[in-house]
Amino acid sequence: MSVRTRVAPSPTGDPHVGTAYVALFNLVFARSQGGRFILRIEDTDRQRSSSASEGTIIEALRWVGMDWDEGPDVGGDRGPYRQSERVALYRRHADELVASGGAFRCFCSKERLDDLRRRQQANRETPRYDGHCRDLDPDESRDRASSGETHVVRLDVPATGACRFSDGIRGDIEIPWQQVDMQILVKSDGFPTYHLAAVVDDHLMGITHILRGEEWLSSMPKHRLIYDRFGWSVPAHYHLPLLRNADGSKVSKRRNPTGLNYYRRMGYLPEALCNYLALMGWSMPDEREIFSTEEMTAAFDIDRLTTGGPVFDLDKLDWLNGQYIRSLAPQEFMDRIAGWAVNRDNLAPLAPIVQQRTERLVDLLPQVDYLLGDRTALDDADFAALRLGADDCLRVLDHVGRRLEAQDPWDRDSLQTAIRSLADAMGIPMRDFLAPLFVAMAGRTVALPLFDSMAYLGRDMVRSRLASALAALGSVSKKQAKRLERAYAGLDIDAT
RNA sequence: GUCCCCUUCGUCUAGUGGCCUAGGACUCCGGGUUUUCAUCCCGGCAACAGGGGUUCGAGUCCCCUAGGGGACGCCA
Repeated sequence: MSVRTRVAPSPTGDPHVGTAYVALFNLVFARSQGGRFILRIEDTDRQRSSSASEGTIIEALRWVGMDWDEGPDVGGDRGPYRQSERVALYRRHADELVASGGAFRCFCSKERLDDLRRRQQANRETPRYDGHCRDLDPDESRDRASSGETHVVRLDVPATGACRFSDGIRGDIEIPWQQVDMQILVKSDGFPTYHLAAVVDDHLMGITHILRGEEWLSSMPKHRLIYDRFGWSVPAHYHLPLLRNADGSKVSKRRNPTGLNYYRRMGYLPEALCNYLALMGWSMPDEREIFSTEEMTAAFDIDRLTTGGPVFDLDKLDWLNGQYIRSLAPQEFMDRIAGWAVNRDNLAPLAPIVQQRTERLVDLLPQVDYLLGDRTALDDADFAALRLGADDCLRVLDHVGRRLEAQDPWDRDSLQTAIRSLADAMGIPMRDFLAPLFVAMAGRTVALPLFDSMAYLGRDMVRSRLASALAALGSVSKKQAKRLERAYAGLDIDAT
């Protein structure tokens, strides 16, 4: 049987390095086996999914050099490759499961469920559905559903015993059924949850090997159960270690640049980033550290995957990127620079605002240095001359970060509206409010207009500059972070 | 809290019972080349989490402890 792997991002945000990491291993493994690699979009969360996000994720994955044989944008004979277009399929499978007794309709109210969870937590038990609706009379269940009563479909889970399964890089694992919740498979809006959709699709799409993040390990029993209930064979599973922050926690955007677009904007070469990602949890048999995806594919041995969570360390990535850049032929080097940012398209949004402020062409570079290049490193002295004190600067920077976390769309006017409303809510005059932001973005208080700058820099870059500016003002203790969070939550922001 | 996973230099890793006096790479520190800087070259610091077994022999196998991480959503 021919090998088929997939990567299945959820279009709920910006493209993430973790997605590229998992994609890389799936791609390389499939290709090394002469198999096919598939992109599937898991947009079953109707609230959070967006086609804009799907577009940027696909674009970013292409940028890092991922290339899939089947996917929403390239087609294939096992499509559609977007889960929102497969809802009828999940529905049918869910019905089948209900009919065979492998799953059941649940009519419990949110209140009952909340109450149940609270009681279990108070008793220090693992929160778990209590099976209230499981033994409902099948006829009654069917009638209530067909009369339109809102309900979900839950997976029936054995009460005793344990689920045994095997992970390709960790060996045999056993998880007691007691620990496994009667997972919702179909939400009340009729859409499936990940667990149902992924299993159904992986089966229907003929996926033979699933390489995914370790975070899914504890969901294995649910998935096993679904495969078994349908009488399907279970693909081989390999749970890749999670990328980590310097402190060992799962890599997160608050502590690390996690957006692929950050790396793109910072001028990392996609092949260097890929190479670096390959080093996270894998090594060449000959210990070579600099290699292309093709070389990796040729030498790929899945048994060389490691188990420990690798820290995503910018120092080594910088070194590796330098190796790639220096090895470029001069012509190629110039092409890369042009393809990166110094080109007409990229300068276009800047031109109007720069032109007004220009008397001689030499005035150009000093104006855009922080937009094309990195912002200078900051320390607390950079904030000392501002009207706001250090504490207020810190509040401003922190709250702007929180305010912008869900900001969409990301353009000048929307940013202005969002930030003005925040300044109003905090009772700080705009003029004073903006100063620390200028420092954070540009490294100085006199620069091109702030909102144009932020729009141009983009979400990942703004987040990263806010974070480093915050760090320059002194490290924020856990207690302080809590206080800031509370203060922000307590603000009455007029969002209009 | 419960369950599961993980544990070699600060970081990424090699190591699949003797070749390990634990190797390489990044970072850092010295030195050299260079008009400066960077590159490049040479050198140095630095690790098998702890404790028990198994074995003639353990970084490698087993158990316990500790530490770290993840999961416990009508998110994926």
